[in-house]
Amino acid sequence: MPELPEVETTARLVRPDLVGRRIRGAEVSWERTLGGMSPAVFERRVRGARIARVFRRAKYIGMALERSRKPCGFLFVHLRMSGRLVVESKRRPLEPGAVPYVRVRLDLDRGRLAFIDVRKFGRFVFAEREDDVTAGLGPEPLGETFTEDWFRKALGARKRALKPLLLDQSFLAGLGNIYVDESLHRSRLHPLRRSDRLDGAAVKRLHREIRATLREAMEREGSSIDTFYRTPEGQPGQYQDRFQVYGRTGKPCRRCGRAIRRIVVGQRGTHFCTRCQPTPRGATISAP
DNA sequence: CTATGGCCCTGGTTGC
DNA sequence: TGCAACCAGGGCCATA
Repeated sequence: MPELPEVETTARLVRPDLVGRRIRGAEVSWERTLGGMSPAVFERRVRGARIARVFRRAKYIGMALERSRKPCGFLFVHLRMSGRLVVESKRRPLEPGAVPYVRVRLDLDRGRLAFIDVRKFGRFVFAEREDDVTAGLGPEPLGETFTEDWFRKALGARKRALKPLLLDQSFLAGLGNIYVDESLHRSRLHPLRRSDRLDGAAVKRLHREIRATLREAMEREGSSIDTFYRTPEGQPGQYQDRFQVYGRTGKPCRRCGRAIRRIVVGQRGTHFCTRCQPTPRGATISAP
Protein backbone atom coordinates (compact mmCIF):
# COMPACT_ATOMS: atom_id res chain seq x y z
CA MET A 1 0.00 0.00 0.00
CA PRO A 2 1.45 3.34 -0.86
CA GLU A 3 3.51 4.70 2.00
CA LEU A 4 6.35 7.21 1.97
CA PRO A 5 8.65 5.33 -0.47
CA GLU A 6 5.85 4.68 -2.95
CA VAL A 7 4.53 8.23 -2.73
CA GLU A 8 8.02 9.70 -3.10
CA THR A 9 8.63 7.49 -6.15
CA THR A 10 5.34 8.61 -7.66
CA ALA A 11 6.12 12.29 -7.07
CA ARG A 12 9.59 11.95 -8.58
CA LEU A 13 8.34 10.21 -11.68
CA VAL A 14 5.44 12.54 -12.47
CA ARG A 15 7.35 15.73 -11.63
CA PRO A 16 9.15 16.21 -14.98
CA ASP A 17 5.86 15.84 -16.86
CA LEU A 18 3.91 18.18 -14.58
CA VAL A 19 6.09 21.12 -13.64
CA GLY A 20 5.31 24.07 -15.86
CA ARG A 21 2.09 22.59 -17.26
CA ARG A 22 -1.11 24.58 -17.45
CA ILE A 23 -4.38 22.96 -16.42
CA ARG A 24 -7.01 23.31 -19.12
CA GLY A 25 -9.83 21.53 -17.39
CA ALA A 26 -10.93 18.79 -15.00
CA GLU A 27 -13.20 15.77 -15.23
CA VAL A 28 -14.44 14.15 -12.05
CA SER A 29 -16.14 10.76 -12.22
CA TRP A 30 -16.21 10.00 -8.48
CA GLU A 31 -17.12 13.08 -6.50
CA ARG A 32 -16.01 11.91 -3.09
CA THR A 33 -12.44 11.86 -4.33
CA LEU A 34 -12.54 15.66 -4.03
CA GLY A 35 -13.13 15.40 -0.29
CA GLY A 36 -16.31 17.46 -0.15
CA MET A 37 -15.75 20.12 -2.81
CA SER A 38 -18.18 20.10 -5.71
CA PRO A 39 -16.72 19.27 -9.13
CA ALA A 40 -17.84 22.66 -10.41
CA VAL A 41 -15.98 24.58 -7.73
CA PHE A 42 -12.98 22.30 -8.09
CA GLU A 43 -12.77 22.92 -11.80
CA ARG A 44 -13.09 26.67 -11.31
CA ARG A 45 -10.16 26.61 -8.89
CA VAL A 46 -7.77 24.65 -11.08
CA ARG A 47 -8.64 25.64 -14.63
CA GLY A 48 -6.08 27.99 -16.07
CA ALA A 49 -3.61 27.48 -13.22
CA ARG A 50 -0.03 26.45 -13.81
CA ILE A 51 1.70 23.68 -11.85
CA ALA A 52 4.74 25.42 -10.41
CA ARG A 53 6.11 22.70 -8.18
CA VAL A 54 5.53 19.03 -7.33
CA PHE A 55 6.50 17.78 -3.88
CA ARG A 56 5.81 15.13 -1.29
CA ARG A 57 4.76 15.67 2.32
CA ALA A 58 3.97 12.58 4.41
CA LYS A 59 1.90 10.37 2.10
CA TYR A 60 0.63 13.29 0.06
CA ILE A 61 1.76 14.34 -3.37
CA GLY A 62 1.46 18.12 -3.47
CA MET A 63 1.24 20.47 -6.40
CA ALA A 64 1.70 24.21 -5.94
CA LEU A 65 -0.46 26.18 -8.35
CA GLU A 66 0.10 29.66 -9.77
CA ARG A 67 -1.74 32.20 -11.88
CA SER A 68 0.33 34.94 -13.47
CA ARG A 69 3.27 33.80 -11.33
CA LYS A 70 1.29 34.28 -8.14
CA PRO A 71 0.41 31.37 -5.82
CA CYS A 72 -3.24 30.38 -6.10
CA GLY A 73 -3.56 27.21 -4.07
CA PHE A 74 -2.51 23.59 -3.92
CA LEU A 75 -3.57 20.20 -5.12
CA PHE A 76 -3.00 17.33 -2.72
CA VAL A 77 -3.23 13.71 -3.81
CA HIS A 78 -3.47 10.88 -1.30
CA LEU A 79 -3.18 7.41 -2.80
CA ARG A 80 -4.58 5.61 0.27
CA MET A 81 -5.00 1.93 -0.65
CA SER A 82 -5.15 1.63 -4.38
CA GLY A 83 -4.61 5.07 -5.88
CA ARG A 84 -2.24 5.71 -8.78
CA LEU A 85 -1.14 8.84 -10.57
CA VAL A 86 -0.33 8.56 -14.26
CA VAL A 87 0.53 11.15 -16.88
CA GLU A 88 -1.00 10.13 -20.20
CA SER A 89 0.13 11.29 -23.58
CA LYS A 90 -0.39 10.25 -27.18
CA ARG A 91 2.87 8.40 -26.94
CA ARG A 92 1.97 6.74 -23.64
CA PRO A 93 -1.78 6.19 -23.49
CA LEU A 94 -3.41 4.86 -20.32
CA GLU A 95 -3.60 1.09 -20.26
CA PRO A 96 -7.19 0.04 -21.11
CA GLY A 97 -7.66 -1.88 -17.87
CA ALA A 98 -7.24 1.29 -15.82
CA VAL A 99 -9.78 3.36 -17.71
CA PRO A 100 -12.88 2.35 -15.70
CA TYR A 101 -11.10 3.37 -12.50
CA VAL A 102 -10.12 6.91 -13.44
CA ARG A 103 -11.72 9.10 -10.75
CA VAL A 104 -10.24 12.48 -11.60
CA ARG A 105 -8.53 13.64 -14.74
CA LEU A 106 -6.80 16.96 -15.42
CA ASP A 107 -6.41 18.09 -18.99
CA LEU A 108 -3.04 19.75 -19.38
CA ASP A 109 -1.51 21.81 -22.13
CA ARG A 110 0.65 18.76 -22.75
CA GLY A 111 -0.94 15.40 -21.91
CA ARG A 112 -3.35 14.56 -19.11
CA LEU A 113 -2.98 13.65 -15.46
CA ALA A 114 -5.14 10.67 -14.45
CA PHE A 115 -5.92 9.68 -10.89
CA ILE A 116 -6.81 5.99 -10.93
CA ASP A 117 -8.27 4.36 -7.84
CA VAL A 118 -10.02 1.00 -7.74
CA ARG A 119 -11.16 1.20 -4.11
CA LYS A 120 -12.12 4.86 -4.12
CA PHE A 121 -10.40 5.59 -0.81
CA GLY A 122 -7.95 7.99 -2.38
CA ARG A 123 -8.27 11.78 -2.38
CA PHE A 124 -7.49 14.47 -4.93
CA VAL A 125 -8.24 17.74 -3.20
CA PHE A 126 -7.81 21.44 -3.79
CA ALA A 127 -6.59 23.48 -0.83
CA GLU A 128 -6.26 27.22 -0.52
CA ARG A 129 -3.24 26.94 1.74
CA GLU A 130 -0.72 24.17 2.23
CA ASP A 131 -1.42 24.14 5.96
CA ASP A 132 -5.04 23.26 5.40
CA VAL A 133 -3.83 19.75 4.62
CA THR A 134 -0.46 19.43 6.33
CA ALA A 135 -0.89 21.33 9.61
CA GLY A 136 -1.47 18.29 11.81
CA LEU A 137 1.30 16.12 10.44
CA GLY A 138 4.34 15.01 12.40
CA PRO A 139 7.92 15.37 11.13
CA GLU A 140 9.32 13.73 8.04
CA PRO A 141 11.26 10.61 9.03
CA LEU A 142 13.98 11.47 6.52
CA GLY A 143 13.97 15.17 7.33
CA GLU A 144 16.36 17.17 9.46
CA THR A 145 13.94 17.69 12.32
CA PHE A 146 13.61 13.97 12.94
CA THR A 147 16.64 13.62 15.17
CA GLU A 148 17.38 10.84 17.62
CA ASP A 149 17.09 13.40 20.38
CA TRP A 150 13.67 14.59 19.31
CA PHE A 151 12.53 11.01 18.90
CA ARG A 152 13.60 9.98 22.40
CA LYS A 153 11.69 12.85 23.95
CA ALA A 154 8.64 12.35 21.76
CA LEU A 155 8.48 8.63 22.51
CA GLY A 156 8.88 9.32 26.21
CA ALA A 157 6.07 11.86 26.18
CA ARG A 158 3.61 9.24 24.97
CA LYS A 159 2.41 6.06 26.57
CA ARG A 160 1.35 4.04 23.62
CA ALA A 161 2.30 0.79 21.96
CA LEU A 162 4.92 1.35 19.27
CA LYS A 163 2.84 -0.05 16.43
CA PRO A 164 -0.15 2.32 16.62
CA LEU A 165 2.09 5.24 17.58
CA LEU A 166 4.31 4.85 14.52
CA LEU A 167 1.23 4.57 12.32
CA ASP A 168 -0.08 7.85 13.74
CA GLN A 169 0.65 10.48 11.10
CA SER A 170 0.45 13.28 13.64
CA PHE A 171 3.36 11.68 15.51
CA LEU A 172 5.58 10.77 12.56
CA ALA A 173 4.48 11.24 8.97
CA GLY A 174 4.82 8.74 6.17
CA LEU A 175 5.00 5.29 7.70
CA GLY A 176 2.26 2.74 7.05
CA ASN A 177 1.61 -0.84 8.01
CA ILE A 178 4.41 -2.37 5.95
CA TYR A 179 7.28 -0.13 6.94
CA VAL A 180 6.31 -0.03 10.60
CA ASP A 181 6.45 -3.82 10.79
CA GLU A 182 9.72 -3.91 8.89
CA SER A 183 11.32 -1.16 10.97
CA LEU A 184 10.29 -2.79 14.25
CA HIS A 185 11.73 -6.12 13.20
CA ARG A 186 15.02 -4.55 12.16
CA SER A 187 15.10 -2.75 15.51
CA ARG A 188 14.23 -5.97 17.34
CA LEU A 189 11.34 -4.30 19.09
CA HIS A 190 7.98 -5.92 19.71
CA PRO A 191 5.02 -3.97 18.22
CA LEU A 192 3.37 -3.82 21.64
CA ARG A 193 6.38 -2.35 23.45
CA ARG A 194 5.36 0.88 25.11
CA SER A 195 6.93 4.00 23.73
CA ASP A 196 7.91 5.35 27.14
CA ARG A 197 9.70 2.18 28.16
CA LEU A 198 12.49 2.11 25.62
CA ASP A 199 16.09 2.54 26.69
CA GLY A 200 18.50 4.77 24.78
CA ALA A 201 19.90 1.92 22.70
CA ALA A 202 16.42 0.87 21.57
CA VAL A 203 15.51 4.43 20.56
CA LYS A 204 18.77 4.70 18.65
CA ARG A 205 18.09 1.48 16.75
CA LEU A 206 14.51 2.41 15.96
CA HIS A 207 15.50 5.85 14.73
CA ARG A 208 18.25 4.39 12.54
CA GLU A 209 16.21 1.48 11.17
CA ILE A 210 13.16 3.57 10.26
CA ARG A 211 15.37 5.76 8.13
CA ALA A 212 17.35 2.90 6.63
CA THR A 213 14.18 0.95 5.77
CA LEU A 214 12.61 3.93 4.03
CA ARG A 215 15.79 4.76 2.13
CA GLU A 216 16.28 1.21 0.92
CA ALA A 217 12.63 0.97 -0.14
CA MET A 218 12.90 4.26 -2.05
CA GLU A 219 15.98 3.03 -3.87
CA ARG A 220 13.85 0.15 -5.14
CA GLU A 221 10.86 2.33 -6.01
CA GLY A 222 8.76 0.97 -3.15
CA SER A 223 6.87 -2.28 -2.68
CA SER A 224 4.13 -3.88 -4.78
CA ILE A 225 1.78 -6.52 -3.43
CA ASP A 226 -0.61 -8.33 -5.77
CA THR A 227 -1.83 -5.76 -8.25
CA PHE A 228 -1.53 -2.87 -5.82
CA TYR A 229 0.83 -0.02 -6.44
CA ARG A 230 2.57 0.57 -9.69
CA THR A 231 4.87 3.44 -10.50
CA PRO A 232 3.42 6.05 -12.86
CA GLU A 233 5.25 4.11 -15.58
CA GLY A 234 3.35 0.96 -14.73
CA GLN A 235 6.25 -0.87 -13.13
CA PRO A 236 5.98 -2.67 -9.79
CA GLY A 237 8.34 -1.71 -7.01
CA GLN A 238 11.09 -4.08 -5.96
CA TYR A 239 11.26 -3.81 -2.19
CA GLN A 240 8.65 -6.53 -1.51
CA ASP A 241 11.36 -9.12 -2.15
CA ARG A 242 13.25 -7.71 0.82
CA PHE A 243 10.44 -7.97 3.37
CA GLN A 244 11.59 -9.57 6.61
CA VAL A 245 8.18 -9.95 8.22
CA TYR A 246 5.36 -8.28 6.31
CA GLY A 247 3.19 -10.92 4.60
CA ARG A 248 5.56 -13.67 5.75
CA THR A 249 3.33 -15.28 8.38
CA GLY A 250 4.55 -18.79 9.20
CA LYS A 251 7.70 -18.42 7.15
CA PRO A 252 11.10 -18.55 8.83
CA CYS A 253 12.59 -15.35 10.17
CA ARG A 254 15.49 -14.44 7.92
CA ARG A 255 17.55 -13.63 10.95
CA CYS A 256 16.89 -16.51 13.35
CA GLY A 257 14.70 -19.04 11.53
CA ARG A 258 11.74 -18.91 13.92
CA ALA A 259 8.31 -18.74 12.22
CA ILE A 260 6.98 -15.22 11.70
CA ARG A 261 3.82 -14.60 13.68
CA ARG A 262 0.83 -12.44 12.77
CA ILE A 263 -1.34 -10.71 15.36
CA VAL A 264 -3.85 -7.89 15.15
CA VAL A 265 -2.93 -4.59 16.80
CA GLY A 266 -5.37 -1.70 16.53
CA GLN A 267 -7.24 -3.40 13.68
CA ARG A 268 -4.03 -3.82 11.70
CA GLY A 269 -2.35 -7.04 10.69
CA THR A 270 1.00 -7.04 12.49
CA HIS A 271 3.92 -9.28 11.66
CA PHE A 272 6.91 -10.01 13.86
CA CYS A 273 9.40 -12.62 15.01
CA THR A 274 8.71 -14.03 18.47
CA ARG A 275 12.40 -14.58 19.10
CA CYS A 276 13.97 -11.43 17.65
CA GLN A 277 11.18 -9.25 19.03
CA PRO A 278 10.39 -10.61 22.48
CA THR A 279 6.97 -9.94 23.96
CA PRO A 280 7.07 -7.17 26.57
CA ARG A 281 5.87 -7.94 30.09
CA GLY A 282 2.16 -7.38 30.51
CA ALA A 283 1.29 -7.34 26.83
CA THR A 284 -1.86 -9.13 25.79
CA ILE A 285 -1.84 -10.65 22.37
CA SER A 286 -5.12 -11.03 20.60
CA ALA A 287 -5.75 -13.96 18.29
CA PRO A 288 -4.99 -13.66 14.58
C1' DC B 1 -4.56 11.16 26.75
C1' DT B 2 -5.35 6.42 25.02
C1' DA B 3 -8.03 2.59 23.20
C1' DT B 4 -11.65 0.63 20.49
C1' DG B 5 -14.71 0.04 16.78
C1' DG B 6 -17.32 1.58 12.67
C1' DC B 7 -17.16 3.46 8.12
C1' DC B 8 -15.74 4.09 3.44
C1' DC B 9 -14.85 0.62 -1.05
C1' DT B 10 -13.87 -3.32 -4.22
C1' DG B 11 -11.42 -7.36 -6.07
C1' DG B 12 -9.74 -11.45 -4.58
C1' DT B 13 -10.01 -15.38 -1.55
C1' DT B 14 -12.31 -18.67 1.28
C1' DG B 15 -16.12 -21.73 2.63
C1' DC B 16 -19.87 -24.64 1.73
C1' DT C 1 -19.36 -25.03 -10.32
C1' DG C 2 -21.62 -21.13 -8.08
C1' DC C 3 -22.35 -17.85 -4.92
C1' DA C 4 -22.31 -15.56 -0.47
C1' DA C 5 -19.44 -14.17 3.21
C1' DC C 6 -15.28 -12.32 4.43
C1' DC C 7 -10.99 -9.66 4.27
C1' DA C 8 -7.31 -5.89 3.66
C1' DG C 9 -6.26 -1.34 4.77
C1' DG C 10 -5.41 4.70 5.77
C1' DG C 11 -7.59 8.11 7.74
C1' DC C 12 -11.31 9.99 10.20
C1' DC C 13 -14.94 10.04 13.51
C1' DA C 14 -17.64 8.78 17.62
C1' DT C 15 -17.60 6.71 21.94
C1' DA C 16 -15.67 4.99 26.46
